[in-house]
Amino acid sequence: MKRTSRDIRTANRYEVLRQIIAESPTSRQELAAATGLSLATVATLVGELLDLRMTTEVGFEESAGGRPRGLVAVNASGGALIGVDIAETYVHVELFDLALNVLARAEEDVRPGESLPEQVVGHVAAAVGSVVTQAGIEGARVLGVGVSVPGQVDRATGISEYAPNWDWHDVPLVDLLSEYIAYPLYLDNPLRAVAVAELWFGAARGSGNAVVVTLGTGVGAGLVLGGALHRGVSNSAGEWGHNTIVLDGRLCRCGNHGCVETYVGAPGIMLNLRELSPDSELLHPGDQTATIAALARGMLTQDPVAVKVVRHTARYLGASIAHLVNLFNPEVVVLSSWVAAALGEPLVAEVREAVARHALPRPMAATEIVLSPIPTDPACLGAATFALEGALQSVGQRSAKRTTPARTKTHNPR
Amino acid sequence: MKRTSRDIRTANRYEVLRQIIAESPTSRQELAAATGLSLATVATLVGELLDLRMTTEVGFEESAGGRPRGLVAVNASGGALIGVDIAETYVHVELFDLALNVLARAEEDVRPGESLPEQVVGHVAAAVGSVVTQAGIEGARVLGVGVSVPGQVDRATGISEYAPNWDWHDVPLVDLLSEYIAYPLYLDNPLRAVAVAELWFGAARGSGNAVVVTLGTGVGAGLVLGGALHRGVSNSAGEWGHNTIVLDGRLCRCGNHGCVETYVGAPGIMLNLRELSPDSELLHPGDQTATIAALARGMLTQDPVAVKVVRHTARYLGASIAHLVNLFNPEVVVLSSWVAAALGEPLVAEVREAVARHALPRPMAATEIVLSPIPTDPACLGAATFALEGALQSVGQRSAKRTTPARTKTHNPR
DNA sequence: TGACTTTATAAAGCCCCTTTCCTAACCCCT
DNA sequence: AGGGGTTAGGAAAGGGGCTTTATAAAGTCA
Repeated sequence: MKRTSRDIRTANRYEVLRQIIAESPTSRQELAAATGLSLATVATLVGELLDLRMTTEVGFEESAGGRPRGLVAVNASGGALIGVDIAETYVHVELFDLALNVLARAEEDVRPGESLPEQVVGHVAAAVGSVVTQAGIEGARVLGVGVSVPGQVDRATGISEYAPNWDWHDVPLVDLLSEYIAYPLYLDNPLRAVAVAELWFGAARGSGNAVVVTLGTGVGAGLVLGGALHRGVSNSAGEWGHNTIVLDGRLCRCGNHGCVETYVGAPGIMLNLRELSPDSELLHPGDQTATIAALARGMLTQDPVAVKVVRHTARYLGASIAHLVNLFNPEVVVLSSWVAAALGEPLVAEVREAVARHALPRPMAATEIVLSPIPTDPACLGAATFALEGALQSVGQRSAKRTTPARTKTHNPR
Repeated sequence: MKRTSRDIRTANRYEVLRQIIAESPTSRQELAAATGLSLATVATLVGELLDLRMTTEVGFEESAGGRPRGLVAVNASGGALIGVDIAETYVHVELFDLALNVLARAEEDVRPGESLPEQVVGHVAAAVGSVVTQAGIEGARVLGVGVSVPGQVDRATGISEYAPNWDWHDVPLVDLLSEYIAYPLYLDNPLRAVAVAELWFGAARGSGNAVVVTLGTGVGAGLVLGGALHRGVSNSAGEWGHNTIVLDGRLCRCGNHGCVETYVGAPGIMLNLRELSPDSELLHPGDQTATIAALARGMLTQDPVAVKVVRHTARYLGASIAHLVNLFNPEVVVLSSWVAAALGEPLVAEVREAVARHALPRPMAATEIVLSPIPTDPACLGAATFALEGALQSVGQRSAKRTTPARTKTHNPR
């Protein structure tokens, strides 16, 4: 709510680092042009990042008659970030370098009935330990661990207030994890993690207004408004998956009827398939991944059943995404997460058409609907990005120490 | 997109003036407490407003042992604001003093078939002329004229890009109006006007996140996010009325089927009534106002038909407002405009229940659903508020004159 | 080698906000 | 009536941010 000039600095720091990561190496000139900041500001921000060892100078660009431009690049080995994606059936952990390349992965299955907080925390701790050893990173280099857990979370206290899939209530997840993990921890939910991933590294980069639609087992929307994530008053904005799209429609696990999720989430798509073609061989009962994969293959071969199911699904999806277009008037709608990735362009093409049928022409004309370009698990990447943001955040608040008076003069004289 | 420290100043200026208008007279101390700003900042901002003659000092508060607090109040006669609400069948103009009291009104009917831009402009010009003479205001005191016109507008150029009700396309409304009106003109659409009215003077005051639902002949939602209006990338955010709530539902004037508007806009409510009780005497065919008024009276007497119709309407409204609650996670949802005002608390009570049935419990718990406290035409008030914002805006940009070197020392020495 | 060009840093200036200090204004008590 | 004590409000200083301007650095080209 209360804005201060510090927020501007933080936003600019983010923007510059984002740009460097996206286009590495790059020059200060390019950064200034891309961000709209003055050269001087860019220079000081780059200087900060150099001091933090997040970037390095990597030679010069040959010039045409003047002093050559110094090039800066992400210092990939300047630190490591860990992203944890806790989902209903698995815990997925990835360790990234500062260029956000995956250095190591680990996955643990969460079997039904083994979903007590302590058990899940155990999985996370094991997987985090595993990626650190795999990567051979010395512990001190890990800048932070971002954790994505479904449901409603309180970021400040690190509490998972409510996780519908496991019926968790007010689980102090960060406290539990900190018994095993010594790095700074950042907690949020997958919707926002995916949105942040798209904002930093994906299709929403540079957009002031974007909507990131997560299509997985559950569905939701991450909202980027004014260049930053919109969280709402109690950090639960974006619960698009539980909007009613069919009055008195299918029963949803949330208890309501006709939620978007029940038609376009992976189980919903399976149900669409079953309703349209009860004994199709595309259906793998009890296996969402296989069924979606079968549909994806079917789309490539123009299998009539697959086409019919995707079109049917796109109809609901189109109407629901049209809601987002009408309401937010975004520059871009990004389709992300594994169902979107699996069904790919064929789905997007159908969705574009369906949205155009339902949205108003004016906002529709201003909106692009695209597939996420992120190849890996976006929730992991986004969770790691929370850790990155956290590491950058703490730059601003220089410790108000007064005991060391010589600290402002850190650069070497001569 | 690009934030500067100036924006902070502007936002603070708005906030302080809002507070003064809301609670006039008030002291600097109270203002500081209410806004969270320091005393010094409040003092300088109040000083600016005093210089602008928008506020005046009005005596002192008796103190208990110290220097008495100086009281400042809106200088009601320090200027006048004009709000123009152009609707499908009428042009409504109100002239306000700076305390936003209505000093004069004028209304012109727009008959079907007389909706050419020139004709509408004529009505506006006549009505604006009328309120100025009625109020006996000398012209120089009018700080600006805000104009609300349905559909999509480009504020910067003052063009009505598309008005669905009259099939206007790219009408240069501000240019046309400036032939008749010499005051600064500000153009936007009723959704945003109503939202700004609620933000400044209504139920959304002080909320970082609020949704203002406009229920009239057309319906829509004004979005207040982060304490400011969300406009979207092409200034067409908030078109909630054309979200599909029933797939293949009623035909909407926008060409689609099943839009929210077709169930909860005034014509939609009439249709609900006709469907539920075809020959109820509540129905006044062809007269929305009379029918809604009859329903309102029916609600007071617990007329079973009226109750049934309102409950039926609230069902659609509840599901649609639940979308907003789930997506935005706002502090407050404000029901505004004439249908909401007419049906009043009975409607709100039904809506609260219906929303609670459809929204997720967590965001729902954080959200209050209230009726707009604004007694007059909120679009007029909001339009006038645009003019007020415009007048305040121009304070910041001090003319970059260099010819008068002594300009920084404006205050009298002594 | 000198002139010109381009980059990067340093300095100065402006805009914000806050904190601190000091004067103004009032009450109350002696 | 005249000092304390207390509170309000303004002025100045300070800190953070961004930009413009000046200066130093590092090339190319004649």
